[in-house]
Amino acid sequence: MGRSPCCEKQHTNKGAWTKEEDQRLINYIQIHGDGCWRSLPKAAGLLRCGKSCRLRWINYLRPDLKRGNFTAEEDQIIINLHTLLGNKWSLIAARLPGRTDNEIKNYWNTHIKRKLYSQGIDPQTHRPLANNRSSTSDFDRRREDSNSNSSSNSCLTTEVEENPPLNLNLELSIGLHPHNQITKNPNPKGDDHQKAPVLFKFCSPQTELETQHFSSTPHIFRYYTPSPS
DNA sequence: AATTAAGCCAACCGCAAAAGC
DNA sequence: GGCTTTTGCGGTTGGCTTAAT
Repeated sequence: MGRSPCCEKQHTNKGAWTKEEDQRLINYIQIHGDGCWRSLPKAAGLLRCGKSCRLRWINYLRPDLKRGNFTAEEDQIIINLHTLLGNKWSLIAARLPGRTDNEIKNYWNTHIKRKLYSQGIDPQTHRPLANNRSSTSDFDRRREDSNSNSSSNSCLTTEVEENPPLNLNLELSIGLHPHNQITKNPNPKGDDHQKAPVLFKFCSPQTELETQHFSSTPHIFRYYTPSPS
């Protein structure tokens, strides 16, 4: 009963990928496209589980990855989107071509959080901090984050409950970045970019601020409409 | 030079949703 | 309709690198 493991763990490698493994994966995907991750390792001659292959490809080997430092504009986009979406890294990544959800998540946790703290802003709620926090080490942040209720969407749920929403609503159309188009993808599944855009609707106390950001970055959001107050 | 602390990021894990049968 | 399998996401961890002492 229950789910079977995604792979036979006793026969799979773990840990860092070797150059040879990378090359095998690249070669296979260049020929066959990505997808079918379950069967890919065997077909590609890799002693890895499918999940591991998928992660390696998406986060590291994909040829359309930008890599390198985040720009100030990207910083601001991430902050704006996080204000709206919370820890929906895949959705945020979908708006940042060449960036992966993992990369953005790491960048958020290591850079942006600290930046916001230093500005007296709570990175989860995007509201001013009640008390200044002094401990910002990796360890402390991990511990505090795990101890806190860490609702990934606190700005969309908990905050709304604790702080009655203002009468400003925002609708946001999330178009998805077609990062998979780089390969001929025979996989009918997992093509997020082929789905119809998802419409998010919620209230935000910072709508006024967000509206300014949006109007200054129209290429990020296809459309937004403040609802009538 | 050695040790410790902090920063960073690739990779793993568990879960939920979607898809397939 | 229900069960199983597969995929994708978000949280977390391990280990490497760099900075500080």
